[in-house]
Amino acid sequence: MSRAAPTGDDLVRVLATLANPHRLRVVAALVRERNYVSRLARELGISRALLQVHLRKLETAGLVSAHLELSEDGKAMKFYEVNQFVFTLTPESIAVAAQTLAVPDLVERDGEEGSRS
Amino acid sequence: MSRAAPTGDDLVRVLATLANPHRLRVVAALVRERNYVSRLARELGISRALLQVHLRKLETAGLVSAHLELSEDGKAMKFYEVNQFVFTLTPESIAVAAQTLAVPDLVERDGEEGSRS
DNA sequence: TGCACATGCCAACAAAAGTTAGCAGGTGCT
DNA sequence: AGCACCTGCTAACTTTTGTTGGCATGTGCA
Repeated sequence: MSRAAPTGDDLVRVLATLANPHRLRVVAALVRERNYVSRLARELGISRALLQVHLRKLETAGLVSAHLELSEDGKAMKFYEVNQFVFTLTPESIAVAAQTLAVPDLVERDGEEGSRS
Repeated sequence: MSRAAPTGDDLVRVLATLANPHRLRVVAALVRERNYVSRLARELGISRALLQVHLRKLETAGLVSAHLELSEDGKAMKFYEVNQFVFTLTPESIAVAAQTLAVPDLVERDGEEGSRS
């Protein structure tokens, strides 16, 4: 699926999410096969708690998705798989995205405006 | 210029660099026109010290380049401009990049080989 | 000389991200 | 009951990143 230009903030979120070795490996592993967290943690050699954090970030960024499944023997397992996505980074695409960045909220001034004598 | 598949670590560096609103704005501004740091800082409304840090990161990642120039009136000015680049992010390209990630250095054990699996 | 402009650097702090360890719950099997 | 799996959560800590402020250098010009 191709993709309309993301907003600047979405772009930042996606890039920040992908800018991590663990998460790259997670994506790579899920490209090979969908998997559930405990097994994935074992395969990647990291703790389950840590993997969960990374998976949550990937999911929040919309790069992977999860759904609960009951295995034959009745255990609840959370399977993850990668979503299809394409992001193209060029100076120009970045310039476009930068236009839709949230404005940095300057410090809230407390009512007082320069009207003092 | 197109670009061969980056190593996983290079990719991480580039993504981490781009995953920041300030730096996106810097790139966007430099796409419009090359600029020197003091003026760029004024235009972006951020401090010079802060801008320098971000510029250094961008340069380290190879996304911009700088060169000193002497203005007519003899002042040394450091001009920055964007480099051309294209990065395409897909699950597959990430899977490829992930193969070339530096191995997480487990604690160095002396001589003893531990390749049990 | 003093002001305006350019550069560089660094120490110190604030904020965000990464990581670990431990707790809770659930199922099925012997 | 006890064990081996599965899930979820959170508090606390370490590491990294972001940000500010100050001080250093240099130039040209009124």
